[in-house]
Amino acid sequence: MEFNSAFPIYMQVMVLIKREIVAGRMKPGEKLPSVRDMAVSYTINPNTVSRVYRELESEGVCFTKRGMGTFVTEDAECVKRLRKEMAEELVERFLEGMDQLGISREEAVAILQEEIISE
Amino acid sequence: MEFNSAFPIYMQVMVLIKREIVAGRMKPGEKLPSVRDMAVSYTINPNTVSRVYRELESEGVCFTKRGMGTFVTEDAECVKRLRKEMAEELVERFLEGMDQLGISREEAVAILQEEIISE
Amino acid sequence: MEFNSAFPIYMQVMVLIKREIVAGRMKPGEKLPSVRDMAVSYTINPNTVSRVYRELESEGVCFTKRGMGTFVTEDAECVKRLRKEMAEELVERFLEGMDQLGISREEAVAILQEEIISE
Amino acid sequence: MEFNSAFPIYMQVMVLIKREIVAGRMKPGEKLPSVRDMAVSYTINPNTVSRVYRELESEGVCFTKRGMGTFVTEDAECVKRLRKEMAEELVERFLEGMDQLGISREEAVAILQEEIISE
DNA sequence: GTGGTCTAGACCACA
DNA sequence: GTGGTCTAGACCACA
Repeated sequence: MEFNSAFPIYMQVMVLIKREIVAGRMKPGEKLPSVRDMAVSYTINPNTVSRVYRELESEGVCFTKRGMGTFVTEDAECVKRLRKEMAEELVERFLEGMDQLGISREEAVAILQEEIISE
Repeated sequence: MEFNSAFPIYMQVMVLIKREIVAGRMKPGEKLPSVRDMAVSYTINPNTVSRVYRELESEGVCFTKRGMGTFVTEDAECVKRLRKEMAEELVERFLEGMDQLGISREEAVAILQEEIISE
Repeated sequence: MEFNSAFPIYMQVMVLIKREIVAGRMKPGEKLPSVRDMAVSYTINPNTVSRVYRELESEGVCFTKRGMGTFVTEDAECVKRLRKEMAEELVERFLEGMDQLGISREEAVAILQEEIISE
Repeated sequence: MEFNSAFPIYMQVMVLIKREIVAGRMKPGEKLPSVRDMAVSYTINPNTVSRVYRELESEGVCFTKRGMGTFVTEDAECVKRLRKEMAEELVERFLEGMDQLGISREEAVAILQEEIISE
């Protein structure tokens, strides 16, 4: 696993975890690996993992039980919202890119569908 | 203008110029700014711009007339190809991102269209 | 080693290296000297050697392993093609020269064979 | 007409004139253009043309009649010798190039003949 | 140690 | 004025 040095590592790890949650590979209420394990598996500093968990908590995506660990939120609505938010960010980035190429929304959709069909 | 340190500056400038061409903001046969002017406007070294022009030429996107300057290709087909290539790269990145969220092609398209309508 | 000022040094070095490869004095997969060593042995700037390696790579004659060095292609077909290409260039230059002397293809071959026999 | 700055212009012009003679486009005894005309047609300095004529004379290829101009030698043998000499130089350069590619005399001839056939 | 990139600054050919 | 090449020297990522 390599990180893009242009963005803080903690943000990149946050995105990785959010993807796991949104994709359902991590279920609501499920326990996240310990800070220590997480640090090992990503070969990053435990302090960085702590920050990730803290930020995820402040976003409501996770919660921490003192002495028990950090868990995925049990609020299904929250996961749904997160999913929508992340998907919309991708859409935005996609449309922005197409804009920069001078490609209209309609054509962007057409190109996308064509690409999907040809797969 | 600031550059992302994760990618070589010359590549980033290449993309910027290609976008101008694909979007038609730079017409076929049009003269690009001189190496020196380009260097000033992006506050980078003229050598770096030289490399950009050389690479664009090797991709067939531009051509150089010795002592006259560097110009956008007059080959409309080439511009079309470039446009398609760059659009497909965006599509790919979009679908890959959706994949990572566990979102199917169909839903990806649906989310995209919903987003467009709501604008 | 001195270079002909009529041609860019980087091109001349490219030719020298290609000859080594075509003649089999550098084997497929063999490591080329490091950029720095090459620069010293030709008394040119490392940047110029870098350009040589980059161009050879873009021609498929060499490939680079990040942090490991630059190597002769392992593709024997590519070497064969290169050999043919370089030989044909010599033939062309030879026939062109003979043309300029008003010497026919047949006589050109005859003179060549005579020269070889007399060696 | 451009000259290769790597060699003295007078030598390059000498070769051009010798080619004319060897190819029979300038006949034995024929008058060469005046120094002045030659200088104009090649856009070089008349002094350079003078030197060319002087050197050609010292090689026996031309001769000068005071007040009349410079002429191609009338000695057919001399022209023949020149022709042979120039052809052999081409042969030598050809074989030397092939040597550098590690290509034998036999194969060099084979490649040459193949190229001729395919024309 | 390996190649890759970049800047600064120079000189060149061509127009 | 135009791009092309080259040197000197620095810093970077990867191994």
